[in-house]
Amino acid sequence: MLTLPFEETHMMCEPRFGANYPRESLPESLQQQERQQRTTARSDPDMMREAEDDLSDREEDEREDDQDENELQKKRGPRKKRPGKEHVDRAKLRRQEANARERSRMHGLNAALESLRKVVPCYSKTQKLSKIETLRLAKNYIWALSETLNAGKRPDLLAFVQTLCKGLSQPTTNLVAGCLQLNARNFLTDHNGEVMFSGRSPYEAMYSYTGSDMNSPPGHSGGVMDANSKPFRHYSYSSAYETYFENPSPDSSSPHFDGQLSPPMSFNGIFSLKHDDPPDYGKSGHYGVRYCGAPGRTALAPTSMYRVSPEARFPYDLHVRSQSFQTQGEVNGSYHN
DNA sequence: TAGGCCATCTGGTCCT
DNA sequence: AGGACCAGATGGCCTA
Repeated sequence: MLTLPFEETHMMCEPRFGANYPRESLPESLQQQERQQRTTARSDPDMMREAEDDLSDREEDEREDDQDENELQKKRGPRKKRPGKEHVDRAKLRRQEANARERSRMHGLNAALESLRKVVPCYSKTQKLSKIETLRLAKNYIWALSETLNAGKRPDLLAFVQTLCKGLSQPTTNLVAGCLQLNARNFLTDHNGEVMFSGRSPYEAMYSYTGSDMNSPPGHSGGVMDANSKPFRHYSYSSAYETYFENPSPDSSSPHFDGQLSPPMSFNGIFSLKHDDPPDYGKSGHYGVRYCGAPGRTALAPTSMYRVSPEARFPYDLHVRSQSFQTQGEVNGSYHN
């Protein structure tokens, strides 16, 4: 199909959404596609084919006109006006313009989706969540955060992760699990999309690291994403905490990180997720947990309900400083300050 | 090779 | 009339 070159889209009216989508910000593949389309539009034999189509359309119209003459004796009333070549051309032009607008609109939609990808817990340029999974995870994330705020007390991490993974595909569940350094097999989703546990107690799975090899938590022989044989990466609070303060710009601290960070998945500055790729960690699906606040904020807000024990070891050895209930306003206040 | 995901085209509908 | 929005169809790409 002949496509209107993007350079010509200035002829169009300004659409409400997506029209201003910057062409430069398109993914390289898309830009390449568009270049191809532009080239095609200039030299494509479709131009000839369309012209021929127009010609044959007219001939067809004339034949039908003759037929109409015969039928006129039977059918009365105003004769239906045949669209002329001008009208057909105009219709085709409108169609091309509509296509361009539609493309632009979809690009805008995709851009919005991409920005959504960056604010849900797991984001990686190399292992992008699909559109549907992004939406599901975003919904779960909002829900989980709301639940946490409503509860007004120390969030149950496992419940949080369960909520996060509800309805997600197994690969995405693994991804989220990888983010939290949990064994995905401990919160498998069943066929109903409900998160369920299998095997040992989740708490046992999370907390009891009896083995001397902290890189191989109980139940693991390899890694979090065992399907991909990713090594399980142990993170101690202290190291992560120190690393955070050593590097004031966590966004650029990870040598292997290939994209923009998701905002920290943070319960009022309690803990957060970030992509942190140690040098020896795999090439994909590499996520880490780090205890920090959002970039530019202190790692733990002064009003935080929790504190991190410097000697504590991963995972989730959180110490409650104050179990006193914080109003949502306070929570929000401390978060946004 | 089947299935998933995606971009694009297209025609219909609704709204201004 | 024209634009936005939507959903179906289609074909390409990638991966298991």
